[in-house]
Amino acid sequence: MTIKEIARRANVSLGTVDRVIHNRGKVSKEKKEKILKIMEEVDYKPNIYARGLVLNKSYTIAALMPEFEVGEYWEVPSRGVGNAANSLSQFGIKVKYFYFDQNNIDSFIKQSNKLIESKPDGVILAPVINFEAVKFCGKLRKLDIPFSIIDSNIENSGAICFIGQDSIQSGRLAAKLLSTSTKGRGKLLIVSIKNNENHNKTLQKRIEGFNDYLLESSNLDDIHVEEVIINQRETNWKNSLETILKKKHPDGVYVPSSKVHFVAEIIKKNMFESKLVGNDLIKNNYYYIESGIIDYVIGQRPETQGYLALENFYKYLVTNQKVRSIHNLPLDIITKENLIFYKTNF
Amino acid sequence: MTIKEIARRANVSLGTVDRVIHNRGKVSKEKKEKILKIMEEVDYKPNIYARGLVLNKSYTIAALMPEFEVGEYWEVPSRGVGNAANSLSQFGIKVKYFYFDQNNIDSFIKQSNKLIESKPDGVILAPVINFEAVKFCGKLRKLDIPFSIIDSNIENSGAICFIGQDSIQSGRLAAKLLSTSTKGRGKLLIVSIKNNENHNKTLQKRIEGFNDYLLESSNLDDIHVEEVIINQRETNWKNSLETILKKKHPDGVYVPSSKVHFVAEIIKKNMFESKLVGNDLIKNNYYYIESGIIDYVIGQRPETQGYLALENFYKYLVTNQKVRSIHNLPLDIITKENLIFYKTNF
DNA sequence: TCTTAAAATGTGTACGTACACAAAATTAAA
DNA sequence: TTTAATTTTGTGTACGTACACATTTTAAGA
Repeated sequence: MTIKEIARRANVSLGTVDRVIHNRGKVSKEKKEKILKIMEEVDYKPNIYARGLVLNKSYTIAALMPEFEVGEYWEVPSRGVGNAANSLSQFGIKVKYFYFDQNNIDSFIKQSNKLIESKPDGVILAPVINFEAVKFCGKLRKLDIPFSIIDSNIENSGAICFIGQDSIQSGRLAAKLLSTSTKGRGKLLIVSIKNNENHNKTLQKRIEGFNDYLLESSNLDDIHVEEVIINQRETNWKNSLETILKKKHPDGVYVPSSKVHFVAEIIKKNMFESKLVGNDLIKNNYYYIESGIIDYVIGQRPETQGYLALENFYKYLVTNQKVRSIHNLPLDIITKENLIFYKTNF
Repeated sequence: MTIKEIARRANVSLGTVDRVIHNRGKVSKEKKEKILKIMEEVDYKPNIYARGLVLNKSYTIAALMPEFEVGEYWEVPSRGVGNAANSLSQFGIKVKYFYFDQNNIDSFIKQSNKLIESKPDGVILAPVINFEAVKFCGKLRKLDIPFSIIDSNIENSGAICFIGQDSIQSGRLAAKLLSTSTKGRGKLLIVSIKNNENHNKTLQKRIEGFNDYLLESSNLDDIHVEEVIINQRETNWKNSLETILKKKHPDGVYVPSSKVHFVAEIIKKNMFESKLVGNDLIKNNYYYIESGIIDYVIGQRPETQGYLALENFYKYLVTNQKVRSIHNLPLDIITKENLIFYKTNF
């Protein structure tokens, strides 16, 4: 079903139908209604090939996210964006990366300014430095540049969509897995490993969910929870962590971030019997899951997050489809036995 | 970079470049080489819009899979195929379903013949009746109709791809989850619910994996496993199942199929304390997971299986891309706390 | 009624590719 | 050398849409 055929049926020219389709006005009421009715009846869908051919636009999407070392978390969403860029290149979608140091506000500001200078058609933002990210969203709104947010959300940011995870539920799930593994009793330790003073929303929410679950679940008396905070900027932080673990001798440890491998390293070295639950299947964690030192990690499909973020821009800019405004990805439970299926290219 | 531009640079006409691109011959050696060299240099990629517009082909893919009631397993892959059909319709991909009764070989034969008569451009096959499916693959090969297999594989079938799961690993994972839930000890029961005499490969492999895991894991002495087979064709099979569960009083039950809800129903009714692990997040299981009667189900993304099966045909037929020959989807661990994220439209 | 402006409608071209067909160049045969 | 056959090369059209521009119709004003 083509514009031509609709024009024929409505006894008008192509141009008139075209004006109706694009709402360009300058069409009499009666003809407009007639055309709309026919379009409805035949369920007209524009030929995307013809449309793509004639429009032949190309879009540059800028991705503003933390820089990373190989094996660290942000490598994965970044790769997801890259994969999407690859498969969408034929549709004229291009990506430009702007990496910032997540422990350095100036770096964020500098990169975000560079980004704006490059005048992208869209922005993918990882708001790990929350306060600055909020300001940046304001700038984008003023410039009328559409943007999407990945990882952790900013309320009322004006983004076309958010793609991330439900962090509270992630913490709850961790609590369930860890308490089941310790047979519903014993001493649990939450280890927060930070390398800056920033208020980390994700970490906080996960811990909140973790504690909530334990409070709500029945046999509270048998379980004791304690939290320790490790600052990676301190020299010898690894040693202090080791000392703490030796002293506390917990039955289960929860690390509410991808940095669980640091704890796994210590557990392995000292041959502790502790059960261990953390987040994210990154390269640094892989071996420890495989060997059973990390019992479970909770994954949130970071690669898919990156992929969807770009794909959504394709939908939004190229095909003019509506995009889901919030997309919480599944919390995958990853353990020795299903590890292999979640492995992507490290 | 267009054909026109290549033609200009090579000092030939569009037609000559076209012949080189499509290997239609009738081009002198020197010109051919010159054109190929230029194409290489500029990394020519055809404009998919223009190509799609001019080709404007449409492909009909036939899906041969078991019929189902609402809430049963095969509803989900079927919906996945439908979703893909929806988003690929603009690329000229259409689907025609042929449903058969998986307990009736004649039904399979009848439907497969109807399918062949419809002369599809590709076939998606669910080989639940293994022996007949093998014969059917032979027919498709002779007719040169490309086909893909979902759910369980047929070795050397000639399919362009297989999309399914690793059933042995699924069983192993179930064993881990169930034994962890029963604190590593007690009496475990495997309940196989069948409604035909067919040799069900998937079921068998899952049980194999389940037993293997328990044999390999350390504290074997504390765990005892038994298997019971329930035939749904017997009248009062539900009552017999209930009687068995009452008599055996297992600490954990593994149902290596989506029919775990039948056991859940009995456990709920009798308020047993049994831990329960099964397969597949289908509608019939949802409530029991939500209320914690089923502790874990292992999902294998059946909707994605269906989706990928069709999408692969798009890649194969429309874009001429290579497709992965084996695609084992992740074994998702689904439990009360992450249930919501795996829920699709029931 | 005539003129003019505004609104409505129609027409033509471009996008890049595939393919049928026409034309030119080359080779073979007489 | 001329003619025919064959190979090589070039041209034209279609695909369905978007958009600029041309033309026609209608309404408003004198």
